[in-house]
Amino acid sequence: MPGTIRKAQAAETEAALKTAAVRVFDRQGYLNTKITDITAEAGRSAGSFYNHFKSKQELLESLLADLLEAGDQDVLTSADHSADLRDRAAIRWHVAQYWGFFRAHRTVLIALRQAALVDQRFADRAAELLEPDVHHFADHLAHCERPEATALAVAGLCQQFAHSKLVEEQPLLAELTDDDAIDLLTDMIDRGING
Amino acid sequence: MPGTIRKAQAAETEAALKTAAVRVFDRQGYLNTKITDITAEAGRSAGSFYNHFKSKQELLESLLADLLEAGDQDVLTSADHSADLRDRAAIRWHVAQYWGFFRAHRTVLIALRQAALVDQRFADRAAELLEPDVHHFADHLAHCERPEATALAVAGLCQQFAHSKLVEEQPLLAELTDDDAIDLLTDMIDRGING
DNA sequence: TGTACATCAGTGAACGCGCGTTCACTGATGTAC
DNA sequence: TGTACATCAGTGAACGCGCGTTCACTGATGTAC
Repeated sequence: MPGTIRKAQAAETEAALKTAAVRVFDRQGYLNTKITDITAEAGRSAGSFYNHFKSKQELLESLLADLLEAGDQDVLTSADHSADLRDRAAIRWHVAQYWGFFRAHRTVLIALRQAALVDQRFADRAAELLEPDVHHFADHLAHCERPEATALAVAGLCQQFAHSKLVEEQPLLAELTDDDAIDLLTDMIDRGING
Repeated sequence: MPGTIRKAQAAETEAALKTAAVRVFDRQGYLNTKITDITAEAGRSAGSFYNHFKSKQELLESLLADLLEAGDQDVLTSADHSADLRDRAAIRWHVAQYWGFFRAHRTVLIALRQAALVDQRFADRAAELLEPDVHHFADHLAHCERPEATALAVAGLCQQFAHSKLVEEQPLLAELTDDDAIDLLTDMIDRGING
């Protein structure tokens, strides 16, 4: 195949920049990361970056696109689930699903949150990202009053708790396994919405 | 009184810089704010800033100190409260207390969160700030299992929800009054921990 | 298949913008006598 | 009370660092004949 080596090489560099970016974001945070930190981590020159991305923001958008694709995959491969949140098992399934997603993509999710603080475009993106889940959840909550507000509170609870455990690594939660955490959230939500 | 005019003048400028900073933080966020944005808002020269603060961080620390003092005041002036969180009214009192504090000091609290992303010192400070409340709450939860983890989850729930409502101004929560929000949180917590 | 030219990914030194920070200066306030 | 000097808050132009971004260059890959 003609003209294939160059494309492969370019793709490889682009991928290297992306995985390097994730490592660096994980280590020092998105906002504290310079473009040259990324290229250094990837073992490329500074100028090379601009063959692939216009800016750090655009690289993050690219990572975000990958993440959304992965999210869709997860949903497709997962068995379809009980939609009745009056059932504790159904709640646990949702919580576990979210927990796994957060754990797998923590670095990019945090980078997105950081970017949202400084850049309105990412704030909107982050809100869009959360919205389908909240609505999906709100639909399942039709039986209780104020479903949207409750769904938002529940989503916030999960997000915040996952952040405490998986990002801040709160000493108070050191004893807690992932399953414990999921159970705790499930109990709170189950009781909180079903009484 | 000799030497009083100069001190008064300096104190006035310092106060002007602080209130200007809060206005600017509120408008464009802590991380997006330049020192000259603050001095311009205060109607002073750039150089004047350094007569009062070594850096933007130090100004924020000063605002934080004020906030903690105000928080202590609030606690002192408030009637002592029921410590038994099996009582719904006691929960509501705590939630309302937190809600009021968050509303009053939202700008500084958010600035602190933003600073924590970029500066480890502020991350530690923010954690310290939250900790007494979490412990206080955990003490009240001695009757249920994993009190610390539950307290942290509850604190996170309140913080996140207050953020959605009072900072992001989530459209989904537009219909909700403050009292509604406090009731909703109270219900979730009451059922969540008392079953 | 071989040769000559074109294109492209990658390089890294250099450029320049933005912004934090400094500093010589001004005028008002304070002090000494 | 008045005068002469010291001190201090405030000023804003200028300096310089850090870092994003560019660009002339290299060598490898692709294309044309």
